[in-house]
Amino acid sequence: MHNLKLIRKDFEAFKKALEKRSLDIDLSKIKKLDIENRELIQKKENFEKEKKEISKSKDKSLFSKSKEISSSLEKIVEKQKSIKNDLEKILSNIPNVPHEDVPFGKDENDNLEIEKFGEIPDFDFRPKSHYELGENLGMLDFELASKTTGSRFVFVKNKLALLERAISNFMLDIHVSKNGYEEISPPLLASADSMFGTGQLPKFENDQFEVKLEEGTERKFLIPTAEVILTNIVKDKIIEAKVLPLRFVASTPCFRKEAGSYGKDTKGMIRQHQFYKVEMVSIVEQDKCLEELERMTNCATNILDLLKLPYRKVILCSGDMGFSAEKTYDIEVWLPSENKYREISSCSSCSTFQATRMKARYKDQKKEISYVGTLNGSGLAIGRTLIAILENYQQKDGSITIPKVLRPYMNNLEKISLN
RNA sequence: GGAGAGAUGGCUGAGCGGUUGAAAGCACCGGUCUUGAAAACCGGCAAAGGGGCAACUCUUUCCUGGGUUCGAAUCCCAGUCUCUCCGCCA
Repeated sequence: MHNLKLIRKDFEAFKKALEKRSLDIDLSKIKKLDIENRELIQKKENFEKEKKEISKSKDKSLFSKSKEISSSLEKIVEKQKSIKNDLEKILSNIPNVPHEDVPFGKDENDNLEIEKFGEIPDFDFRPKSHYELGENLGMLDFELASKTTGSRFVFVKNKLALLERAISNFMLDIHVSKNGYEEISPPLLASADSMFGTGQLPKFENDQFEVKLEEGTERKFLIPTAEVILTNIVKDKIIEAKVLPLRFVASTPCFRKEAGSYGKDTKGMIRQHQFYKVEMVSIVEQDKCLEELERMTNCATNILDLLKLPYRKVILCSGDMGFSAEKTYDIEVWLPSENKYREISSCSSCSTFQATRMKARYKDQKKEISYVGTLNGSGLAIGRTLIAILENYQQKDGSITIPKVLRPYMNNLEKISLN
């Protein structure tokens, strides 16, 4: 959410910043509502002051006048509320403004590759896709999932289930012991309020799974990413600057409707309604966002280095960034069967955008209160890491060599094969 | 599912119709003392919004939304959330 006070100072600058998002927001409407709102606030406050004075005076002869004021006040308050409401509705649907580092672009084709890392494996046979490999091993079962549940789900079985668990534990261990993140095992449901805080609501309600609880109670949603829960840890808080930065990591299932991606990645487990992901979240002083973004991105790529998987780092263009982000790096891992890089992590700085929505603030050394900066990044998507390992570590006979760093997590198993 | 209790500032916790934005304590900041620190003592310390170049000033806020009243943290109604006990259950 944008701070109206700042927008007010320079409408044109705000408009320009949003144009980078290829959005044409009707700022004149905001401007008009803002002015009306403030006029009504002033009127309201004058009446309130008058009332207050009467009640303080305890002068009975003025009591009837106070009643009169009350009735005119009522109308003003009602109008002011509705205008404020309209204003907030508009503001809550406007995405974050891209940072100046972010290249202008329309969609994913305009993203910029920054650097490539690792060695692309050179197979002397046609590399199979992860689903061929997994199904041949009898350890990925999509048919079974559609029987028990529906499309876009999968059963991971046997040694691949162990591998999946190993990946999760390995990543968590690194982030906790080397990167200074606090491990959290959070709720997998989030309140509507939390979903608003991180920007999933109101605009992206269609992508979310809502869970029916008791009639009349607060709405709850399955988390599309642990970012929602981890970031909302600081919701409605005023934090002492000295405890910042806060860094949290969690490995959780994520749930997404993937509405609007019909026909996209229908085969295999690239795009599922449910997947595991290790998520990092940082809460920082607002001017530390960008340096924390570099740090966080390095935490993510470090995992790929350790797994010896080839990848590239990409900076997203203005048109491809998520709603809450000011700057995003995607990490893409090499998938031999597709002969291209695919997203395995996305690290974003959300500046104070989410903090404003959440009312997450901190008190700095000068005792001034300002909004925190929030960042989130996958470290990494577990399902996609599994895919990448299957494809990059596959052998001619369809077996999978296990990356060395994962073996301690798998009873020192070196290879997954049919026998 | 049954029966109760509660929701107050960064935290703990008083107040239960009229300068109460709210006692007290903790935490925090500044000062005195000290070689330094601690202790002790003194002082300061809520947020949001509006107006003003500024000093400053005004309004709102004691879970949320209604109501009663000239006046509500305090009374009434509705809702949400939390906790305790019993039952059921991983």
